[in-house]
Amino acid sequence: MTLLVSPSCQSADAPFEQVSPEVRTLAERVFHQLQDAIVRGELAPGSKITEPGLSKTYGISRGPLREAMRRLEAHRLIERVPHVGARVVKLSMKELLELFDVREALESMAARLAAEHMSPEEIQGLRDVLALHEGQADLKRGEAYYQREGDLDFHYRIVQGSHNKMLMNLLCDDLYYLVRLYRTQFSASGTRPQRAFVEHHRIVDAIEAGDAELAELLMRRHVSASRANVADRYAAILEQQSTTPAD
Amino acid sequence: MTLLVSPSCQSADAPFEQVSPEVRTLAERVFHQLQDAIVRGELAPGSKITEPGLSKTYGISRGPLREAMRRLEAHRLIERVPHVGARVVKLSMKELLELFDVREALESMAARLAAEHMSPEEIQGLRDVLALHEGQADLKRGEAYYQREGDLDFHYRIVQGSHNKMLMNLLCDDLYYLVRLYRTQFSASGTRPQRAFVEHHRIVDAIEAGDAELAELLMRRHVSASRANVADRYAAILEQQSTTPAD
DNA sequence: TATTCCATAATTGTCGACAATTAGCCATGA
DNA sequence: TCATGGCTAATTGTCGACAATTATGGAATA
Repeated sequence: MTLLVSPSCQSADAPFEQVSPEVRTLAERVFHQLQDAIVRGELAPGSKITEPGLSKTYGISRGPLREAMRRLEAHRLIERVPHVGARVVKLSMKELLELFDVREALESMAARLAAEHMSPEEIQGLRDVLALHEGQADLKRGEAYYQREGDLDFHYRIVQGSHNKMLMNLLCDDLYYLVRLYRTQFSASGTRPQRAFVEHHRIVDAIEAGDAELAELLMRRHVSASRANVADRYAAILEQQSTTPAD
Repeated sequence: MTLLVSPSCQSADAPFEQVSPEVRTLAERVFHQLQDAIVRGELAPGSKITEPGLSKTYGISRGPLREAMRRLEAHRLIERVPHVGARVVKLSMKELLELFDVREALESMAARLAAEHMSPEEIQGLRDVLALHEGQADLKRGEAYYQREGDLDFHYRIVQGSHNKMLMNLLCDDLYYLVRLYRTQFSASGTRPQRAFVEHHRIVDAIEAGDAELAELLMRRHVSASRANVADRYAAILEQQSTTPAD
């Protein structure tokens, strides 16, 4: 099962000749493998990862493995302490809310630029994604997996439409992996899909109309609402836990 | 000569026991050395860097060196091609303007959060920095170096005042190094210092007043004006070159 | 019993050597 | 003269081994 989301916001419908963009070296391959394993929760957040262990698991020596781990560290997916070891990053709720603030800033900028620079073909692709998601949401309600990845796919295309490589790198190479990590870590189930759909449509409308200011505002509200939703759900969980302390 | 700017937006007046935050391993040390050398222009933008060469220059083996290079690659200071080699990144004007767009988004958010969360002590420290810079600007006009680093110091403190670690990491660990690289690469001389000072003061006023919206707006304009200034200067240079093609 | 100290084991950091791939160069041919 | 082919050298990718540091466990002592 391959994910729709692709590194560096490459167009999902581009014909891939090789399976993955950079698998010519062991270090690159194991980097992507580890990145995937972390994001999908196969490596538990906070768990310690040891070099001999991974070396044996992936069948490579520690040299390229350490290079891959350096990259994971720079992407904030693992945390290292010299002479001690590395652990899979564990997002706290505080850090998650921080992540939403950063997304609000960057993605609203992306929406503004997308309204200015997106081509008709790109906009059509965006609409196709929305149509696909609506159909899926109608057919299998509650099965949030596709919707969730689809949500990121929507945001991916907006960022891609900004035609700003630096934005694409920051969001697609760094932050969106943290978003996915959060979704597995907190097992975030269906998050207000119907309302999100409406917001997505309005954003696309603004982009199609070339209304940069409106697109920026709507995206800012969209991410902000998502953040508020997460914060509310978390507060509710805390409330429930304090009400029924016994498990 | 040590820089005021410090990794991860650590408080500049914090008493450093060790010279640098992470020098316990060779890979860490050479990473910071290379980072500094690139940002200061000692390694020319676009120049090829070879592992045996650096290995001999810094007196270490290729193992830790490659780990340091992986980190530099993740921070976008060098670019690697498998089996070919690595080059120091060379910012184009397009990428520089992209960088300004990202800064505008992130730093305006930082100013907003700073207005909400900055402590009186932090605000006082911010004012001290401004006073210091004004005195320097009065005394040695034209010597832009201190002003330039001082400008980043100001922005550092705003970001630090946001109390958002993710923002701090993105801006201080990644983008600000690219900003400094640009300043050496384009040998950006004094950039409208007097106007920038006024803008800085107004931003601090807004932060002190707790006016988050205003602080955000002013910072957005400040970065945007800086971007426009760079774009104008670049256009002027192009104009001049086309007028007098012969060197 | 709790605490400190030390010895052992495991993990991380570093190095040098070998294999694989690429770039450059020269010769050959049209 | 230009294109093409292969050969050589250099660089990158990978591996295993050794050194340095840290974690763990038990023994000795207050």
